[in-house]
Amino acid sequence: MNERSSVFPLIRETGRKNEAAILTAALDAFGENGFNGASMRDVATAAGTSLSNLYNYFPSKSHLLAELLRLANDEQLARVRTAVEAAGASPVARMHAAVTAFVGFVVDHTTASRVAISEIRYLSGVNRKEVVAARDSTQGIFEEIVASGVRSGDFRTPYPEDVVRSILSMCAAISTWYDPGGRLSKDALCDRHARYALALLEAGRL
Amino acid sequence: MNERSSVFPLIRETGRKNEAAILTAALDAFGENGFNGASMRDVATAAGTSLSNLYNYFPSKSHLLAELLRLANDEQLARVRTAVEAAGASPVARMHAAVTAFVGFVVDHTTASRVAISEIRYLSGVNRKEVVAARDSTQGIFEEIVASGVRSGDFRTPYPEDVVRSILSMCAAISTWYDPGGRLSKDALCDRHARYALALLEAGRL
DNA sequence: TCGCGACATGAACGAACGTTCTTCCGTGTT
DNA sequence: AACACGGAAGAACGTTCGTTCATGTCGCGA
Repeated sequence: MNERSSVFPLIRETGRKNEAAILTAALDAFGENGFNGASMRDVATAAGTSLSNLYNYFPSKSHLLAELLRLANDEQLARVRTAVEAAGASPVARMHAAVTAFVGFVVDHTTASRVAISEIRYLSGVNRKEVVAARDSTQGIFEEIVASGVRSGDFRTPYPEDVVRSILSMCAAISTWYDPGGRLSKDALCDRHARYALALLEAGRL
Repeated sequence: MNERSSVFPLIRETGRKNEAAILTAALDAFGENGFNGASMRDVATAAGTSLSNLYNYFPSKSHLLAELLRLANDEQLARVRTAVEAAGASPVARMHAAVTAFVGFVVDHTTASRVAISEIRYLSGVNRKEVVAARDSTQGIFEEIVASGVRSGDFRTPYPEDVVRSILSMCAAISTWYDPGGRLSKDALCDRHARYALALLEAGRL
């Protein structure tokens, strides 16, 4: 089961004949060579269609990138939100669930996560705002958990307003080195980073 | 004092009339638009010279990027090495010094750090190997400190082989959001991240 | 004075780029 | 039977790209 056939697939069939194939091809191309390094001809070839036909689906290369990033950030946000809601009231448990969901998405969709980090700067205007908003919502969930954990005394970090950024940076960076065939399984990675997050929050006995 | 006039400048005059200006212009251009998004014409204009003259200094656009990344990684490695050597024998003090030096470089050379992270993939062959080697050396310093701290009992992390990657990811990511006019000063950032690193290592009472 | 090498430039080359245009096919509706 | 429309493709447009070439200037050692 590769990263494009997860239980929660990032790119679904839409009813339009080639849309999913184009998005998948674009994700691979942007992940391989970067937004400016990949050409629409590359995308068309990988999608098994013609160059001009891409424009029957997406009005421009930028819109193609925007749609990919929108899908990725929305799915990641949804996963974190669902996991936290199901985790009960304890800040420690909620943080554990949030990190596990976040890292789980990164592992399931390594390429999409990498593209979302490194190519977002090539978006402009409304497209960028939407993606940033989804990312901020995800970050907001973490910040709420931290705030409640600080209030309850579970987290003793002296920098509650800043530590979330470090947690998310650390977890997002997994996409730059993760190897599906490597030493660490998905579960091990999630557990490990949950522990890292709680250590950063100075949650006491782990 | 901006990031190009640090006490340890990244780009020094070399005796060749325009070399420093070209490197500085290239760093800005690659930082602004990415390697593939910036053109040699952009670099020439910003350096105040002609397009064809660039090729009297660097044989190709790739070599230009390679030289920039080489300068950045070498300087960062030198800073960390020097700081750790001066820090005495205590693993806690050595780690504090290493993180402070690492983060100090990121803050002093935000653009170079960002470019080094996100554009290294456009290097190939020998150029890439050199840069990766310098980066691995830096990481090796951190790993040695962790190993000795685990032996001495100062660090109680159960994952000593993995936690360094998280520390460096977290610190390198500063380059993606740091604002020189923002709330956090360079010193505050260094202290904060040194504490984060020790927390990740589960160093006990901070 | 000569020649050589470093520095500099405008023009040009061939390739690749994102996008558009025109045309066509197939299918379902009126 | 006529039409509309989503899907598809080839050719082409105008632009920009990295790089090369031919040429020229300047200063310095022989």
